Formats: sequence, structure tokens, C-alpha cells
Amino acid sequence: MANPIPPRRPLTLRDVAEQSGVSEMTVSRVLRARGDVSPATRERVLETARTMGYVPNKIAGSLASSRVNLVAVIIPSMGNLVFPEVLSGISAELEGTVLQPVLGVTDYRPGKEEKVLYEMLSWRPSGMIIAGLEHSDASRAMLASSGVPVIEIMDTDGDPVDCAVGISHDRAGRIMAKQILESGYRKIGFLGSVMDRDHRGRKRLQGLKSELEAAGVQLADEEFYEGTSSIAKGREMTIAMLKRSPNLDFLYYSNDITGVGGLQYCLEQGYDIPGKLGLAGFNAVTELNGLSRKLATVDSCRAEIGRTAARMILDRLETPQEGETIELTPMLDPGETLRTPG
Amino acid sequence: MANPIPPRRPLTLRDVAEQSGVSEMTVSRVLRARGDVSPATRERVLETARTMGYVPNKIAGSLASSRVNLVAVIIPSMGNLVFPEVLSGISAELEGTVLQPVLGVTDYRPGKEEKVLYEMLSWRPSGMIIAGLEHSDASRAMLASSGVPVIEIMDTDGDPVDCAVGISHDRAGRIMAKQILESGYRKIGFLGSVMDRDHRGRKRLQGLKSELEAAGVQLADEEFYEGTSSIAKGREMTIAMLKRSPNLDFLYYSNDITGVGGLQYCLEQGYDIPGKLGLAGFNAVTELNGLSRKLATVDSCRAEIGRTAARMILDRLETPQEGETIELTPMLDPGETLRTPG
DNA sequence: TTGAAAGCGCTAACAT
DNA sequence: ATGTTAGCGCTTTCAA
Repeated sequence: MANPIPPRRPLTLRDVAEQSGVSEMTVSRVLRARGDVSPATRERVLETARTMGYVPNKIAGSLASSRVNLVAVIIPSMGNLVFPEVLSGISAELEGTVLQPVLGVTDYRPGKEEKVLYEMLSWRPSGMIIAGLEHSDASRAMLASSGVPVIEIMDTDGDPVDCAVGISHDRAGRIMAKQILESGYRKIGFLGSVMDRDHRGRKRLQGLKSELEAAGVQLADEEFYEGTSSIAKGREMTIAMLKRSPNLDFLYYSNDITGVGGLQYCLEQGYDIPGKLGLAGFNAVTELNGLSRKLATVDSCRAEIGRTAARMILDRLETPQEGETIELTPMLDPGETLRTPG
Repeated sequence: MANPIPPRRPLTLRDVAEQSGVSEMTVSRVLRARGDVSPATRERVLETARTMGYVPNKIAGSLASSRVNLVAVIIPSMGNLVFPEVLSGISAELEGTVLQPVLGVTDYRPGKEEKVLYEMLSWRPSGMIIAGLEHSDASRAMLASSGVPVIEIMDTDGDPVDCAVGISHDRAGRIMAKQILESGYRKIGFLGSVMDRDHRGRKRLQGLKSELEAAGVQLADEEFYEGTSSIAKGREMTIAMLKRSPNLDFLYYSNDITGVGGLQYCLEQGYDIPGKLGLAGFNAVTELNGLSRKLATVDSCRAEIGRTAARMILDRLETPQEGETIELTPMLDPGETLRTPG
């Protein structure tokens, strides 16, 4: 006995309640597996809901319960290879809980970050995961007064609003510097993005420089690019730098993508790698494996950062806690573009 | 005269209303720039809201207005290089409108697709963009009865629930087949993913085979892999295939990522490319440019697919329309791994 | 130009 | 085990 006029309006709890001859409240309980409902009623309601094709309205549910099982995740870019992995970590950890990640993208623009933040907060999420420690005052204010756990990820060199999990990029730079020096390289060039947006790249460069200088070595050359990193950009930068400073014996790239472009070029040109020229990148992007020679790199621990951030949210939703910063230890992978110190 | 006890509860319209001495309704009008409000009131309310740090509650707003300015976007994976670009197209087109994309990821699993779909629909989005034409019956039912515009993207070989925009992958396979034949290759091997999940790859293979067979040429060998595509996988497959069928003169990969792995290997091995051995991939992934030699490929039109899908949603929200399928024309880029015919 | 009342679809809290 | 009542924080609609 189907309704002759199928309603264009989405079904409500009340519709299901009427069809199954119980109160809205009972339907609600059945659908959320809450409270005691007799197996008989339970089955009947479930069956009715299913055959009617009822989909609960979370908007109404969230308003009534003032619970929104969403975790806002704000990242600078989707095309970065780095962030998909962070997201996987978050999703993996949230799988099986009531929480779900919702993504916002800032395109590395503080203005857009503010907008995205405002937008996401207006949905009253249960927690917030946001990349980086550098935000506009307005953004920091919003985060601070959001009333939910906020986890700033990727970086631990700075002051988090609430919690942070990541690596010290200064330290990552130092680790690589130490290895470069130990391997006997002395004429080192840096190739990275324009530094006003890339805070973490800047910190790595700082760490590198400090550590080199502590050993009495000056950075020999620097080359910067604008826009998104790409293999092609790495190649271009490398060509420019080696033309300008042909006597370099090491190229340190701000990431693996550009590093691979440079490595490719140097191999083609017949440079003796790692004998006369060493190279290194950053991130340990496994997607680039299988390409010629394996680039030396430092792992940015992305998946673990994602998992940890999600876990910190879950913990704080159970029991409110103080802010906390978790610094992960980045591992150096010497790959095949670094001389074995001897 | 600040409140001595700062409220832990998020601010409401009423709080702003009380502070600025007007009704909630007036505040609402000011904040949404709706209706007529005197400039004086307007300024006062705006100022109050700003200093209080009020963030509107979209949950409540959406429930009251039964308008949710969200477009659900459901894709199989974030790590694919293909989908970030689709998303960019969608975001670009939605920029400046009231609509916002919200992402769901299925990991290529029909079961998870159902879950994600249900979850997203329970937020009553204004529109739905979903990758592929192959869905479970339950998923198709949900899409059909959602009451909002549904755009299935990437593929046009099949029956959409409502609208579709994409390319014909069968045709993409044929286009490449024609070019391969014209370039004079005859011993062709295919390297792709296990086909039960990769519907679009399967369609390309079908198209390739049909077109080859029409010319009296049989596919000489096939190699499949499981899991996600990667450069390393491409290399492995290529090694296996060339060992098994050393007489091949062409390798057709189901995508650029694996293709680049193969190309890299072949170059290292000193194969005469494109003279004795030709290669081609699919997608026109520009991120891989700058790597040794440019791989022949067919563009999958991802950014345009994204933009078109978003536009179709916007159009249909203005004026309801019939379902429509838009087939884009994939362009062949011969790169440097294809003999010039003639 | 402004305000008051009603209600969006659901759930918390309290009946029964 | 089930029902009733009263909102959640906004917007719609109507009145002033």
C-alpha cells in the first residue's frame, strides 16, 4: 500500500514513526541503537526505515544534541603528496570511532586560511587539526576561542595555540647538515621555495645553516623558486645553480620532488654521484621510488603525525587536558646520493 | 564592561543581540546582509559581533532555512594525482558562490562508498559529485532518491543516475591504439591494474583491443598489478613483461605513473626509444614533467571535468533540468616515446 | 526599518 | 519499554 504520490520532500523521523506505528522517539532510539527497545519494535522500525529509504538528518540531530562528530582538517594543498598521507593517518585512526574528518584547503594563503577556518568553525566541529604553527592573529584568536581541541601539525618549532604534533624542521636541517659534513662535502648549495610562505622549509634552511656554520662552513649558494614544487622546477633550479656555481659538491633541496628533478638532470649530465656531487631532499616521498637512483632524504613522519593528531583529539574529547606538544624524530635515509663517510 | 566570567559555551545570535540592543532578527539580517537595516544599526551590530568573536552556527542556520550550501564530492582516493586536480576545478568554479565542496573518500571500495554516501547525504547537501558510473544498487538508489543534482564524473561509458561529465575511456583506448598502429608498432603489451576495481582502466583496455583487432592486430601480452599505482610498480611490471616477451615493440600503461617507471627502466637498459620500443601512458600528469623523456599520453581532462561538474550543479540549483551527459574530448600528446608516423 | 511568533527535524530529560 | 515535552540556534513569515 504505497503512497500514490511519492513525496519530493526528504523523509523525516515522523514519517518512519507513522509508518511503523510508534513514536518519533522510539524510531530515534532504534536508529541510534540507544536505550532499550524491544527486539520486535526494533526489527519493525528498522525494516520500515530501510524500505522507505530514510536517511537521518544530521543537521537536525546535531542541533538537538549539540554534538557534531566532525573533525575539521585544514591543510595548505591537496597536490602536495605530503598531505594525502597525513590525511590517511587521520582517517585510519578515526575509523571505527564516531568522528569523521572534513577537509579544508588554504592554498598556502593566510587570508584563505581565515575564511576556511571561520567556515569550518561555523559547523561547530568536535576538533580541529590544522597544518603549521604560523597563522594570522585572527586565525589564532578563532582557534583559541573555538572551545574544542586544536592540534597544529607538521611542525614543533613555535608556540601552538593548544596542542602540536610534528617534527622540528630546524632539527631536520641540522641532521642533514651533520650527515653532509660527515660525508665530506663542503661546497653546499640550497634549492628551495621562496621562503615567505614556506615556513617549514625556512626552518630547515636555518637549521642547515646553523649547523654548517658551527663547523665553519658557509652555505655556498642559494636558489629559490615561486609557486608549487615540481620535478621540472627542480631541474630548472639545478641547471641555473650549477651554471652559476659549477664548483658545488652538494645540493640540498627543500623537498624530494624538486630533488628528484635535480638528480635526474645531474645523472643525465654524467655527474659522478655521490662521488663528486651529493644530493638530498626532504620528506621521504615513497611515491618517487623506482626512479633512477634513490635520493637521500629525511622522513617527515607524515602518517604518524596524522595518527597522533587524531588520537590527541579523541583523548581530549574523552577527558579534557592541557595543551601538549609531541615532537617526533625524523629519520635520515641516506639513499644512494650521499657518500658513505669513511 | 566585559562579562567577568567568559562563557565556555559558544556565542549565539542572542548574545550579540543583547550586547547591541537589538532583536536577534536584526542581527541575523545584518550578518546575512539581508533585508533593510539602517546603516547605523548595521555598523553597531557588525562591530559588536566582531569584537565578541561571534561565529554563526551553520547547523542551526541550515536547519531553519533548510538550505545547506555544501556540495558533496566523493572520490576513490586522495593519493592519485588525478583527483586533486578535479577538486581544484570544482573549487575554482564554486569560488565566489555560496557553495562549498566537502570531500569523501571511498578507497575504491563499494562498501565504503555506500557508507560515505549515506553519511554525506545525511548532511543534506545541495548537490553531489561522485566519481565513476559503477555503484552498488544501494548507492544508486540513494543517489536517485537524494532529491539533489547528482553528477557522475570521469567516465561517460555507462548509464548515469542523473548527469555525467567525463571522457569515454573506450575512446581514449581507441585513440591511443590508432596512434600506435599509425606509428608502425605491432607487438603491443598492456600493463595495468587488476581490473575488477579499475573500471576506467578496463574500458581503455577494451577500446585498445577492439581497435587493434579491427586492424588485425592482437594484443601480444598483458601484465597486471594489485594495489595502488606507483613508479616502482611500473618498473617491476616492465621488467617482468620484457623478460617474458622480449620481442614487444610497444608498452601501453594504464596510467602515467606506472608508465614513467617503465620508461625509466627502459632508458636505463638502453632500449632504443621510440625507435625500437614505444611507450604510452594515460592522464597527462604534468607533475611528472621534467623527468628524462616525455611519455606519450592521453589527457583525461580532469580540471575541466571538475569545473563542468560544478557548473552543472550550479545550473541545476537555479533551474531544475533533465539529466545530461557531457562527453569531453581527450587529446593525445605524443610526447617523445612514439615514432612520428611516415 | 524593526520585532514577535512559529517552527526546521531531531534529541535530552523526564514521565509513564 | 515507550511516550511526552521542551528546546537546540537559527530563519521564515507576518505584523507593526
